[in-house]
Amino acid sequence: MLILSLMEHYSDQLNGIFQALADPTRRAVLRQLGRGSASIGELAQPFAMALPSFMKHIHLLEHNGLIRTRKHGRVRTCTLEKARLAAVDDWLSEQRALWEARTDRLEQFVIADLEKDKDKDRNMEISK
Amino acid sequence: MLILSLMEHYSDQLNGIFQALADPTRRAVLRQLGRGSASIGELAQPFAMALPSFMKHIHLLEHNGLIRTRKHGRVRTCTLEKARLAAVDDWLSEQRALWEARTDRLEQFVIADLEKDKDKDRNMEISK
DNA sequence: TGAATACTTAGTGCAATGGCTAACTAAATG
DNA sequence: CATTTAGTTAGCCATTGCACTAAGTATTCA
Repeated sequence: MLILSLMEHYSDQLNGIFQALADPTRRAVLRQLGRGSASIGELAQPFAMALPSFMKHIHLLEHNGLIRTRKHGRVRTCTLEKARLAAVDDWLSEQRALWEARTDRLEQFVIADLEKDKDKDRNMEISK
Repeated sequence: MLILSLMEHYSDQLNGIFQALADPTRRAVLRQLGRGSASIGELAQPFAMALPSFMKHIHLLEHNGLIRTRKHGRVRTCTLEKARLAAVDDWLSEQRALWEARTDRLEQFVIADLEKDKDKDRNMEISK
């Protein structure tokens, strides 16, 4: 039953997880948390944005299960939820399994599209 | 020089790739293309949305390098760009490398500390 | 050549995203 | 007890995302 409901929402979870990973600020937070737990203030320090803006990223990460947080006094500590990225891993594996199951088919060349990079990162400057 | 510019835009590329993967329609397209190349019409057929809407997904996938397309006559054929997902793989590996590098007692200390406060603090919301 | 096919372009609408400020609460600290 | 510190809440705003319809283009077919 539990497993069923997990399977049922597998895709929804991937939506949220990939969405969460699609932002450089949030990836940077995950990266930092990979080195160990940290408070909101510590995590926010490298970023130029206002704290409430930063908090939204934290909430989104927590909401999608990529981190856990706990408040101790007036300090909220964030911890990486390592197991969560397994969903990404699983998706990648599944995807690869699909195309690797196909025995060699004729793959044709297409001239690579030399699209120029568009919008640079908006507010990714590291302050201080 | 080429490598440098690639490195420089690594983060931008991840933004786009993760964003592209954050949509179930687009993941379904990639999944289908994993079974082999297909035309726009073939790919669109399972979806309830209007064709121009579907096309936007295709364009986004192509723009982010996850697929390539080529037009023959009036038919546009889409092909999976398998190598593109390596960026996701790389990011995952890098992320894991970070946290696996610290399996020392510092991590244990933090965990123990969190466990210790479990009873006092009920403010931690895990709500989904 | 006229009609059907397979996209393609253009423009609309609404919700979600990601930034901001101002003002607030609660927990240290002097 | 007043002040600083660390988040938090509320609300605003510009941009982006993703759906739609209507109409256009370019092949292919009868």
